[in-house]
Amino acid sequence: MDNEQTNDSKYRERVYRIVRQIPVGHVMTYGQIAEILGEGYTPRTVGYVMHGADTQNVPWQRVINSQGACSTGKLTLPINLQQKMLEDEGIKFNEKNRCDLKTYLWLSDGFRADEENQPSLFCD
DNA sequence: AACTTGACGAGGG
DNA sequence: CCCCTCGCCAAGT
Repeated sequence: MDNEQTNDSKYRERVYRIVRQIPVGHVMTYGQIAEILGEGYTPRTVGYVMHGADTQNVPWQRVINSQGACSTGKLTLPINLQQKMLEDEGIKFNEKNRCDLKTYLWLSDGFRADEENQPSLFCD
């Protein structure tokens, strides 16, 4: 069997593994996820990975930018689909389409990014 | 192999 | 608070 596919997607899997831990009604930012994963990851690459996310198996809508807004820009998807989905989860957005990260940001106290590489960087 | 493109983010003005 | 610039790094051309 070709496990090359598995190997290639490992980079992305680390991101998805975290995203799947975000509870309904909460969000994480691209930068936050990049910081947790550490070397090799940046907010931009996390965004790139999320762009290719399997929308069926990953709660992609729960990853937003550091301003508390949806960065979906010009996707093939409707511009406000992400925000709408989050509103359905109970998240409130203001007139500038931004939500309060103080309220909704998930601090990921107990997540496991990778069993062999446990991050030591938590928000105390 | 070189250059461009992003679902980003911090910092300066 | 808004706008611009630059750094970041995987992927696509």
